[in-house]
Amino acid sequence: MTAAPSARSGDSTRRALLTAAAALFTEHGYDRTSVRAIAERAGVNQALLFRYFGSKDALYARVAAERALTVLHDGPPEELLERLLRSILDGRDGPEHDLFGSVVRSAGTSEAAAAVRVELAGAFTEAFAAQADGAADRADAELRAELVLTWLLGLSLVHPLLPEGAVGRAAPEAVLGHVTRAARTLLAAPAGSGVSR
Amino acid sequence: MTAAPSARSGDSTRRALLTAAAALFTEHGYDRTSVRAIAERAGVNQALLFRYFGSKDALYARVAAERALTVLHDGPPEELLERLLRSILDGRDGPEHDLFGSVVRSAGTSEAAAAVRVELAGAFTEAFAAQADGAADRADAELRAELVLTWLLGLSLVHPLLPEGAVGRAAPEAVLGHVTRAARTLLAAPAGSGVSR
DNA sequence: ATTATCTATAGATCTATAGATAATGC
DNA sequence: ATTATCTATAGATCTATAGATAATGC
Repeated sequence: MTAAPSARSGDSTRRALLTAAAALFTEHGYDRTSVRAIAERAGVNQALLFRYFGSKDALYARVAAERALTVLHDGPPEELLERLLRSILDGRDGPEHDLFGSVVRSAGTSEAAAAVRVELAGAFTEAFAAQADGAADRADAELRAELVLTWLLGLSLVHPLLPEGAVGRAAPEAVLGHVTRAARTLLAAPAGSGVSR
Repeated sequence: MTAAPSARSGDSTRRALLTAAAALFTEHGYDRTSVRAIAERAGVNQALLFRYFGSKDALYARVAAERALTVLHDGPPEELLERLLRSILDGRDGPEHDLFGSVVRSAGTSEAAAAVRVELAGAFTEAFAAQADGAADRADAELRAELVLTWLLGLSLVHPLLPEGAVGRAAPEAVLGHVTRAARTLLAAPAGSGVSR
């Protein structure tokens, strides 16, 4: 409504590229996604990707940064875990909407991704740590929070990889129940509550 | 001692390629590892890789299959979880020895990897499921077992990716304690022990 | 006149193969 | 004579850029 798309439609081209890139990076990871494929999916000439974003790496950084924190602030923090789990398990919009999938499947690849990854991990860990008990031992609370995050990333990785696995076959509610229960126990457990043995 | 290496040393060349490939695939994943890099690390001409294994994909399959089940049967099943955790967290031999790392970082890439992945997941899930309570609901026990496996895969992914994260900074024993405690609780929990809310 | 888009291509990979060379086993 | 190794290269990518073309804003 306000700032109308400039000239011909540079803005919508930009957006088309971002959307296409988000889908392809998430589904296939950074390496297996070519700039040509992104441009084709966006219905846009391949050279424009470089005009608008400079490089494939920079485009990835934009995609990741843009999507990252929306989910984090998309609802009350107490429901964050459940929200993330549903977005991973649902899969009805296809794997291209899985938030963490993008990060996971672009692991050691994009340079810019590294920075985004660290920032993302920090934000989510903090969110979980805020719900953890153990004000006495802040470091341990963060550790337990990051372990929850780690679990979610593992799920993002495994779920589309093993569609015939136990998680794939189970009802989402069952998975959700087990994970939330275990995660809650983990977060609630104070540090020195008895060693493994 | 028995069957001596044939001709010049075709056998040790083969082995050198396998070792180099294992290290590089694990550390950088399938896509980011080139056959030239493997050959160079093995101190071997690049064409020999194709002579001995046919293709990069086939080589990956051999590597994965060969390492996969050794860890599984490397000790008593009750200690499997701890053994895996230590191999992930230790990192003193460098990331190239992390068993799961290879699988994780070669996610959607190698064709042959897909089959190996399914087999691997099945074997480990079964091993964990055997330790789970809930003979009444076999499917649920398998689900909980696969969730534990998922967590380990997530850790394999995250640990080298966030060296400055909470898990990276924490003492291995602390991580080990939290994960084993939570995993044990998860495996022990019978199916219908009360819903999340 | 400005700015989006397209064409064409450089330059650097990467996997894989064909065929020559060299070292062993007989 | 057989079999391991090496040279050279085909053919298919892939990212990125330079420069031409075409559509708008004034």
